[in-house]
Amino acid sequence: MSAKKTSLKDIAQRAGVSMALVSYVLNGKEKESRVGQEIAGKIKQIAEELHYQPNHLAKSLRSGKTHTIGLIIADISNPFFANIARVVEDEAKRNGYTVIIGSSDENAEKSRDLLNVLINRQVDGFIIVSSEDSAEQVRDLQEKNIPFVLLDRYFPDIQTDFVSTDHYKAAFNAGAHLVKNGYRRIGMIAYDSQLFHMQERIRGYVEALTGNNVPFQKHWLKQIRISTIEQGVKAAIDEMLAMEQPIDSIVFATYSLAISGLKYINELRLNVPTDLAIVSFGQAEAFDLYYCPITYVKQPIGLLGKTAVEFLMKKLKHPQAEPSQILMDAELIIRDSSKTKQLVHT
Amino acid sequence: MSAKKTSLKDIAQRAGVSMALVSYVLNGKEKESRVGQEIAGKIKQIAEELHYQPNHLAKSLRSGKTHTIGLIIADISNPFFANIARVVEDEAKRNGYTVIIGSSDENAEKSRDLLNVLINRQVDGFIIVSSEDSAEQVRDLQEKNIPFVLLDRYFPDIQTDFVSTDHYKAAFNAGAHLVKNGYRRIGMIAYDSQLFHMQERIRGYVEALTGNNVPFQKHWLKQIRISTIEQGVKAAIDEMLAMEQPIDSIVFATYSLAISGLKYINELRLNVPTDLAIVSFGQAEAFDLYYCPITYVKQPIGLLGKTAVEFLMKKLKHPQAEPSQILMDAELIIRDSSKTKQLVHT
DNA sequence: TTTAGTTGCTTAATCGTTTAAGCTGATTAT
DNA sequence: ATAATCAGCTTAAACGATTAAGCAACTAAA
Repeated sequence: MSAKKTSLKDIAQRAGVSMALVSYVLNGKEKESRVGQEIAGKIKQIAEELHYQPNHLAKSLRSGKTHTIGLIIADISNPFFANIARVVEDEAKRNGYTVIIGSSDENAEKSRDLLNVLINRQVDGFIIVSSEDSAEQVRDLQEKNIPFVLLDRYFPDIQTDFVSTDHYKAAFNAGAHLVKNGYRRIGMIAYDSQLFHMQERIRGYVEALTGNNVPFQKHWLKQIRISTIEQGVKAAIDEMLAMEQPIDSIVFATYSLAISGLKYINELRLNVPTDLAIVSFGQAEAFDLYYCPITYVKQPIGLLGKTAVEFLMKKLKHPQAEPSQILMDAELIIRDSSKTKQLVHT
Repeated sequence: MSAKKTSLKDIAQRAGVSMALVSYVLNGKEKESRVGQEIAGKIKQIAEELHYQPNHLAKSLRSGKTHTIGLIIADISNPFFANIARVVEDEAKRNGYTVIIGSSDENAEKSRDLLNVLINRQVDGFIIVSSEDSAEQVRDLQEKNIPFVLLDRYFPDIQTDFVSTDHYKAAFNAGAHLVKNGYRRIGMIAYDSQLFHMQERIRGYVEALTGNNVPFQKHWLKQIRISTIEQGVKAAIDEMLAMEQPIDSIVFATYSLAISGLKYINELRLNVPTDLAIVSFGQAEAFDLYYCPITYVKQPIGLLGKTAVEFLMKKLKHPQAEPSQILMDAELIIRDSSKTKQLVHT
């Protein structure tokens, strides 16, 4: 049977000294606290022998710091977020922090639950990919003075720390790229969401058209309810193709939309890009393996994650500092799914 | 500025009673502890007003239970594991547990680090997807009497709780399916790993051939080092095709191998399934979107995750009980990538 | 009238740390 | 000779909860 875990007390007893001394030594405070060389050595040795491992709970209770951060993401099964999680975890570890991940599944209620659970667990701060209708939660955190950094999605009318891609610019580039390659009837399938990043992607797309002499038509933009992606996307594509002047290309505003869309496009036996050119947000193996590799917006995942952790660390050190905010550029990875339009003779 | 968090003491003071009473009431022990109706009501009300949230650290320190479980998975960027993580998280939450996820990246050292960090944090138990060379770590846990359940991968010569797919049977079915559909030169690309689940997949594949009158040839089996997937897979495929009697079909033993393999097959402009039929382990959008949808082994992710949590809960309640072990059946999802071989006239 | 039992509450130890404050004896300064 | 300084240690409170044990006042039984 396993011996009980060794505590400071055990070491103190063995060494015949008080717990205080042991604590000082094992925290490297021998100098400041004037601990004798000899006894310090002895303590260290005994700690070693007994495989002493400090109890984080007790430490945290005393210090008020858990060295734990809560990461709330919108959907762990989305490879973009899964990879963000990985980066954040690694980076946090490098800073001596542990991460507790929670997936809100794009659901404000679940997100609030997660926040509460993690606040109870005394996490030191949060990194959050906000879900719809969660502005209130963000304000709550501010009122409670709980440090946090918003990741990928932020609220323009709330002053917070955030790290995000420049969604507007990314969408603009995606749209402009299609125009440049000869497409003139460019649709977008997006979520029906008030979240700012989605609005920005839509705005970027619209302005890419209008800014390049392609008058935007309202019915080119389809906004899908997040709860019914599958049917929504099908209906949207059907409509886009049934128009008098059918769409010749689609920008998908997210990875999940693209997956649903491409499946349906396959079902319809449409050819990419001759029947329909495609550009999508998100990135994943699926895009590489598609018979015609998909042009996509590549967000700087590593940098996003690292910077979010960095900002949070800064915030933890200086809670009253001005918010740090940064918008990063996405890269448009150009593949065959959007290649220059071949004019067909009629 | 935020008022300090309210503690039992605050409530006690306001109510003019001792902390003990407050604790009894808020833990629903009013009856056993003979707390007066009146004061109980008052306490509850004050707790409400002050938005009392118990401090988990203190609770845990006292009780020795953190209601936290550590989930160590081999690779969070693999969709199979990401989904497992999601299921485990949900199921744990339903049981009142929080999950701390760590990705070992198939690396024994990282896995050991994670274990140590989480043990320090006093997690109550672990769910582990073991990585190579981590048998020692498993034995350590047993010696320390730390409850854990192995998930997806287990060690046949260590008596532990585990929840796994029947990898042998799954691979056997995959191989037999190819034989049945007319393929006779069936290759396998697997990892060069001693992990039992990989050995079982290989064994299943081999026996599917020999058991169905297709004499297995040693050079049909390629084992790739996990550190060099990309090149390894390319070389393997090259060799398979350069044989005097080239391979006509491949079983990929994991999702990552399949992704690399399919990319290369695309590069080579080979047609699936006419040039090369494919069956793979793992599941993901990529397989659905492939121009010729990929036949794959679908593991019962939801059930695996739920059962792992269930087993761990059981273990936490009855640490000395006999290990619970279960092997679940995978389902072979048959698509076009392995469809009946068309004989070509020579 | 004593005894026993019940009700409603408080006291204080405990979990494993950290750390300010205090104590002792030796050395140095005046 | 006395005071001040310093090195090297100990004491004890605190973090926020839980809970066994005990105490006082009252009721009911003998």
